[in-house]
Amino acid sequence: MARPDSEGIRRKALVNAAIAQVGTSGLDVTVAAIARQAGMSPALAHHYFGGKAQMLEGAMRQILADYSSAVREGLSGSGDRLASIVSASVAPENFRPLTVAAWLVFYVEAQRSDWARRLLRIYQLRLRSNLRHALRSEGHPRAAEAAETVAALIDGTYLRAVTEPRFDGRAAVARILAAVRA
Amino acid sequence: MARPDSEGIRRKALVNAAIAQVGTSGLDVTVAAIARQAGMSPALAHHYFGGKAQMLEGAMRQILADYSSAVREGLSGSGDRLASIVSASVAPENFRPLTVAAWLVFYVEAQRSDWARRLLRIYQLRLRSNLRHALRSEGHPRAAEAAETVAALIDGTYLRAVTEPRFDGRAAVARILAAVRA
DNA sequence: TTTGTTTGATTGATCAGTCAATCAACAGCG
DNA sequence: CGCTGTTGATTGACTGATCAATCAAACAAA
Repeated sequence: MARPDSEGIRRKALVNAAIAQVGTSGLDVTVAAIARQAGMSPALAHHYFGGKAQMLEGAMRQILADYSSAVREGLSGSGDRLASIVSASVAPENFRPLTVAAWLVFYVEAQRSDWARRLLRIYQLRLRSNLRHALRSEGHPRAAEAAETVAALIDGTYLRAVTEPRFDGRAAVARILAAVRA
Repeated sequence: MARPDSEGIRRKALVNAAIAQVGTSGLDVTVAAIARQAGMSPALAHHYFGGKAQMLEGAMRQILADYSSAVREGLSGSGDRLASIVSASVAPENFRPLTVAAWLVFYVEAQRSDWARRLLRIYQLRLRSNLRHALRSEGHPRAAEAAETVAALIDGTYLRAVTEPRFDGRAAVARILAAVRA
């Protein structure tokens, strides 16, 4: 064998490249472009992932996993659960332009392919559950309704950040929190 | 000439077909599919629009125009300016699944092509301007901040409606208004 | 005839996926 | 230590399909 765990390394590189390429080129990414950015031949990319769809699915899973772990990490260290969820959502790590762009692409893809819809649904349910829990625990009346509002605000903030050249994460967090705590 | 104003009829049919096809097939629409849905040959579609990009641009312009006229119409007949803007935004006519899907696709496209970014920017600026005006006219303190909140809520509501099988427009309007008037 | 409409056929390019052929490490064996 | 077969890694070349765009020709109204 060439190197130990070559497969793991290659797959990771391909997933990262897929996220970046989807972010820049949208849905019409080519396997060749992903493979090139990951530093290998298109044939090898096909060898490790069954096909293009599986690469994209891997990319979306990675984005979801990164976001989830950021939220979980934030929750564990803070008393203000709501603020930490919102902060993690617009944190620079999850808010890189390429990542946000890839998110958007997956929203589009969710209207056609089952895997994207399923993954997106998991994200939405978990986010809402986290928000309801946070709002209830701080004694918010109508926590369920407020959770919907915050969830929509987070998604809307993502959407606007895509076209906004100047984006102030701090201000966005404050605005979102104010909408349900004012 | 074959029929009077054949060009106008053809172009209108192509734009509508483009919206529908973009909504269902995403970015990778084919000119052939658009032309088929519009009841003509692909070659004729190329004849009336310079190319695929111009068809998509026409589709986005149409969506923007429809949305604008809905908002304008709502504003003219109502005393509650804020409510009429929000209502028009999630009104069934602008909220058809295909239309929302096309919106999303254009958001993605806006990251790459100038025309999409420019059109999207116009929409965003106009929406914010309308919202600020409405909020100021009802004496809202911090109208500018509240306008940002409402704008993000509208966009976020769009985004969530895409994957939400059941969507209650009435409830969404109430929730959005409550977020800035409570 | 002239002018605009319409299409079938074609072209050139692009791309996902496949395959047979190299290449590199390692393990067993003498 | 050298020899060798095995196994996974890697790629260049190819295939089949798809698609945007073009064009010349057919067609219909004025």
